[in-house]
Amino acid sequence: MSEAEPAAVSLSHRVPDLGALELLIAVARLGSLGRAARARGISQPAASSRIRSMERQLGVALVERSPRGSRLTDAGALVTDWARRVVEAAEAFDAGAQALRGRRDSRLRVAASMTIAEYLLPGWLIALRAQWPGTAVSLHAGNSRVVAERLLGGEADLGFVEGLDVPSGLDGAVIGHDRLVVVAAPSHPWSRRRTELTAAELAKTPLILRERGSGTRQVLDAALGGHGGLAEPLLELASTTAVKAAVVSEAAPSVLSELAVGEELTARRLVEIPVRGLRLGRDLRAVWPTGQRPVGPARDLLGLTRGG
Amino acid sequence: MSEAEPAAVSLSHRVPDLGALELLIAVARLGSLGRAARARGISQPAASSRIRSMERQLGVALVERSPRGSRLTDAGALVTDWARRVVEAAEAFDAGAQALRGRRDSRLRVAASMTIAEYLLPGWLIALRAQWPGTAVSLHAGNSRVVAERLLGGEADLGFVEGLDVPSGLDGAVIGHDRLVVVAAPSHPWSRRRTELTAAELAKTPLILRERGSGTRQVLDAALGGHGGLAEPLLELASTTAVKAAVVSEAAPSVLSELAVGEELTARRLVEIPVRGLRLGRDLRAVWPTGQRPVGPARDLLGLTRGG
DNA sequence: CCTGCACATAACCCCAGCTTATGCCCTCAT
DNA sequence: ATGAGGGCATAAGCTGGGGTTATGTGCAGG
Repeated sequence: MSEAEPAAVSLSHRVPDLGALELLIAVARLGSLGRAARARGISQPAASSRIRSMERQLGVALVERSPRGSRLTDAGALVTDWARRVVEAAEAFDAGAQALRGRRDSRLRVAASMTIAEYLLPGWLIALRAQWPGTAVSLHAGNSRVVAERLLGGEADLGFVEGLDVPSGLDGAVIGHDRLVVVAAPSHPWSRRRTELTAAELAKTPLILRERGSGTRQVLDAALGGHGGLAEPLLELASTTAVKAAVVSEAAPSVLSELAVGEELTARRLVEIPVRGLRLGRDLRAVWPTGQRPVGPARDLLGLTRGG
Repeated sequence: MSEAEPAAVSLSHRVPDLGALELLIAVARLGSLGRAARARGISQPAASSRIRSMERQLGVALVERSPRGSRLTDAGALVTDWARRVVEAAEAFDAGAQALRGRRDSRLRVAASMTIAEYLLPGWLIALRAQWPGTAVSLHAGNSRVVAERLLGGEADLGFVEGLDVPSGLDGAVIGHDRLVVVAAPSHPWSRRRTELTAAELAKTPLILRERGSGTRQVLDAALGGHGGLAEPLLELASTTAVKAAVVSEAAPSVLSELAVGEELTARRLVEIPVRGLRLGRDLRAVWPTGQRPVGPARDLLGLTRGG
């Protein structure tokens, strides 16, 4: 079959939906379709048919059925592992989305910078829910100024900002660190350099970057100002994901937040290129109105982020 | 773990399905519901209604509609970022599943250890597809012995194994490194130690571990053999995901593959605890039958994994 | 041998999501 | 000013995937 490449049918037609993946994970854990069905609140035939159609869709036998129960096949174990990662991402999505809904009765109102809201908050919220179930959290994302306004206006109980200083009127505690890193594909010449890159070299190399106006772009512009300024980008893209994909395939480097490329670095899909004498770090801070140390749920969340 | 599954209606009821997430991402990129609809091969009303029902489901306005097009709201931008991560996980799932299907006409037949198949291969396959589209890959997962058998039996073109030595009859190249790391929740006392942990201390501490027989468990057992052997685990769980969750909440440490906890470490949901004088590293190797250097698609894939 | 458990099959129902057809609104060029 | 066009919404109707209940089959163990 000659799978025409442009309209390469969407993922949703080739990947089972979340319900099916959750069911598969339940089967893995419980060792029987029937028990998994009960755990997920559906009938046994529904589970049976769901798993079967998943096997048909993937073209792989996932579970070995027997009159004593069901075990995963080798392929099934692998598929289940991959499924868990999809479900984890979905859980993060859910945690974030629930917070965005911003119900009035939230016990904890958080205001956070975009980077923190995007990469870190969902994980914190999941941990918070695990540890103190029933804590309704609402989230508002915005830049440092907005975060400060909401805290001082009593519209938020706890804030998170990245940057060099704490907005006036607020107290804060450093809870982590973000750092822009120069990354390239493993096949790029820079990945094999023995000598460190210099800031000047970096400045004069056309990079793949997010479009002007993005936070990381601004930081980078400022940091390289003293080294002749940033060269004209080779490519400007709208999303970080697009940039990462382009770095892998276009064989040009980029500069991205460590938080955005952590996974790619550990999997060596991307390689970090050290740059001599360039400091592109930013502290991540929790902040609150001066004098008003967080209490209750705010204190709980703060604890999760820094090991309280 | 008693896991009392509090009927918290499944994720699939709270998270839009993949089709909807892909559509949202298309809207973000193209700036109009109609264009996004066309890009995804559905009609404009379908897209309109899909987005609308997603907004209803999440309880958040995602796009700002105007007679000139549609832009994301602030919340929409955040949701889209989270959606991208779900879709990325789904892409990895898809890439892996397609390879598992193991079509006979595959141009590249890979045999890999479980750890590599689980964490690294999907990413490589995505990159491979991006760079050389149309390379059909088939995957078989098994331990080192199985990988060697398949290579020597001509049933696989390229293998990947982890471990200290190269199986006899095979040549290999180191393509990466895996390392078991001791991890604890940020709130755990070990996270604030000023002095390094000793292997003996680690050995006598009850840990949260995967069940006996798992690969990482075996390596750990062996490494601590000289330090009095491993203490009785505090908890034995079936999946790595379950272990990670327990470490965060149960406040006991664990030892896991760096590949499994990379993301948690960069997000500081978990903290790595250095241990004095304990080497828990394993090389990751690509392998092939002695003398038969990989050519064609196998060489392409090999290049991706090590920067050829 | 019968009971219990686990999975499969069958018949039916419902609704999410798709399509086509059409209408409204705004902008821009004639 | 006006008509054309792009963009979103509404309406009506179809389809299929996923759900349910009821029932059948196969194997282990008291």
